[in-house]
Amino acid sequence: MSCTTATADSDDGMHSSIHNESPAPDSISNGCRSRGKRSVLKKGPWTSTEDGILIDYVKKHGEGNWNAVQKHTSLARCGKSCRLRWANHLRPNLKKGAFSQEEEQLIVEMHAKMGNKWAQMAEHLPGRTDNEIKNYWNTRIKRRQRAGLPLYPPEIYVDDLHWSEEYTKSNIIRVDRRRRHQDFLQLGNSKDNVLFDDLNFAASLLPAASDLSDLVACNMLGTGASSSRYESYMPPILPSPKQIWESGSRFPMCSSNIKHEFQSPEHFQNTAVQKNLRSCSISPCDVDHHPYENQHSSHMMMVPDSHTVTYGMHPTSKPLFGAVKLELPSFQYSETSAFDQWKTTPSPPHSDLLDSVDAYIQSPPPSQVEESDCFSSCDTGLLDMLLHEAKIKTSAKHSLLMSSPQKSFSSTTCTTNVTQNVPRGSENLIKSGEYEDSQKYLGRSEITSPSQLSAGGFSSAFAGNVVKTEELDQVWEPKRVDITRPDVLLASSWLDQGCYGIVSDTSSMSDALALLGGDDVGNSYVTVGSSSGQAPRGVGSYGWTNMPPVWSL
DNA sequence: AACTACTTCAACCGCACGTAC
DNA sequence: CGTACGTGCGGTTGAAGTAGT
Repeated sequence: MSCTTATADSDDGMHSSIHNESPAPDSISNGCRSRGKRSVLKKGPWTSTEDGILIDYVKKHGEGNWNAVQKHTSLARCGKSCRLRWANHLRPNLKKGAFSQEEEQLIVEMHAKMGNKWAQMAEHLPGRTDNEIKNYWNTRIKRRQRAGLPLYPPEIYVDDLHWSEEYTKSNIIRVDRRRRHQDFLQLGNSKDNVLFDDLNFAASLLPAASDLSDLVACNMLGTGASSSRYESYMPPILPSPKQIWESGSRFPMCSSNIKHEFQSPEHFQNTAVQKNLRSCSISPCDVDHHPYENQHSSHMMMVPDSHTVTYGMHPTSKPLFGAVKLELPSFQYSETSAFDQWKTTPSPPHSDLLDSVDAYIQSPPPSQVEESDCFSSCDTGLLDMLLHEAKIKTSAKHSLLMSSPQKSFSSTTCTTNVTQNVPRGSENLIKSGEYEDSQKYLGRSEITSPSQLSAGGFSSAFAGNVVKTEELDQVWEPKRVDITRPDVLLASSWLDQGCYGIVSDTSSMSDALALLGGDDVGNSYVTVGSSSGQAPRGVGSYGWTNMPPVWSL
C-alpha cells in the first residue's frame, strides 16, 4: 500500500531504524534461516529498489526458492520476506484498493464457513491476498465489536453452519496439535463466534444467560453443532454440577433465590451429562484478565435453566448479536484451575455492561435503580438488575440507531431514556455501511411473535417487553432451520415448551419478570418437560434433569 | 494548529508441514 | 529414522494515516 511505497521512496524508512538494519545476531532470530552467506538481513519496509530486485529475480527464476534470492541477488532479505513481499505486493494481477461489496460479502460468507482460513479465502478472491483479507476481517471485527453488532449478517447462519460441517468432512483440515491449541486460544474469529456472539447477544439482553453462553457455545462446539475445527477435540461442556452448586457464591445478590433451585451436586452424579462435564478441560469463564472476559462472567446469574434459555435464544444458531468476544483465554486453563476460578473468582458485576453501553451510562436514567441497589437487594435485586440491564442494553442499541439521521425506524417505542449520543464507533459503523446491519439488529430486538421468537430467541422477547413494538422487521424471519441439528431441535423443543410462554404474553412485563425470577422458576423446575408444549411456562420450565439428551451427542 | 485517539495495513514472528538428505 | 531446509499459514506488532476535540 501507500505506506510501503511512501517509505520505499525514501529508501530506509522509519521502520528500518526501528525494526532494523539491526543486525540479526542469529539469522533465525527473525524467523528466517540463513545459510550464513548474509547473516544480516534487512527488515522493515521494502524499498522500491528492493522491489525491483525481487521483481527481476522472479522474472528470471520464477516464484519459489525464495531463500535463493539473497544468493543470486544483492537483496538482503530472507526468503520468507521475499515471498511475502511478492505475494502481497509485487505479483501481477493483485487487486488493490478497498474491497468491493461483493468481495466483502464473500469474505463474510467464507469466514462463516471456514473460519480464519485466510489463504483459502484468498483463493476465492482473485487478486486479493490472505493478509489483506485477514486485515480486513480484523478491522471489521473490531468495528462491529465496538458497535455491538453481529459479526455476520443475519442471512448467514444455518446454511453456513451446516455447510461448515460438510466442510469439516470434505476438506483436509490439518488438526495438528499446535494449531488446535492456537485455535483454542482464539476461538474468536472463526465462524464459531456465531455461537459465542449469538449467546453474548442473548446475554446482552438477558444477563442471566451471559456466562452460560460460553458453556453452551462450548458444548455446541463439542457436539459438532457448528464447529469445524474444534469439534474433533473439544469435549462437550457444561458447568459441572459442583460448579453450579457452588456458583451461588458468585451471585450473592441472588443466591437465595437461585441456589435452592439446584439440587445437590449428587443429583448429577449419574447422568451422562456429568460424565461429559468431567471430561471438560475448558473453563467457561475467566474473570481476571481481560475486560471482555468479564463480559462472560460478570453477569453470571445462573437461573437454573438459563442454559436452556440460551439454547432457545437462537435455535438456528443465527449469527451473533451483541458485543463480540473474540477470545476465550480461559481455555488455556487447566481443568483444575479453571474450575477453581469458576468457583471462587468474584466477578465485578457490571463492568462489561458499563463498557458496552457507555453511551447510556453517561446519562443514566434518573429513575433507574442504582446499580448498587441491584446488588444489595437480595430478593428483588435480580429482577431489578435483569430489567435494568435489559433496558440499558436496549437503550444503548436503540440510541445507536435512533441517533442517526440517515435512517429511521418506525417500530420502537422505547420506554427507557434514549440518549442521542452516538456511541463511539457508530460513526464508522454508519460510514462502513454496517448501519443496515444495525437495523436488522434492531429489528431483531423487536420480535414479539412466537414465530419470530423461534428465530429471535428469548432475549429478544424479553427485550420486547421493555421495548414495546408495533411492527416487525421481516429481516429476522427465520429462513431456514436445520432440523437435523441437535441444538436446533433442542432449542425448538424448549421454545415450544417454555419460551413462548413468556414471550407470547408480551403485554405485561411484570408477567415475564415474574416468570423469570419469581415462583415459576422454582415451580416449573420440578415439572418434567413434555412435548406438548401447550402450557406456557417460564424460563425455568426445564430443569437440569429434564435436559434433552443433546449433551451426550 | 496541536494534541489525542483510533484505524489501517505492511511486515514480522513462530509454528507446522512436506521433502530431501 | 532423524535432521535440515523450504515453504506456507495465521497471529501479532507498530508506524503511518485519519478523525475528532
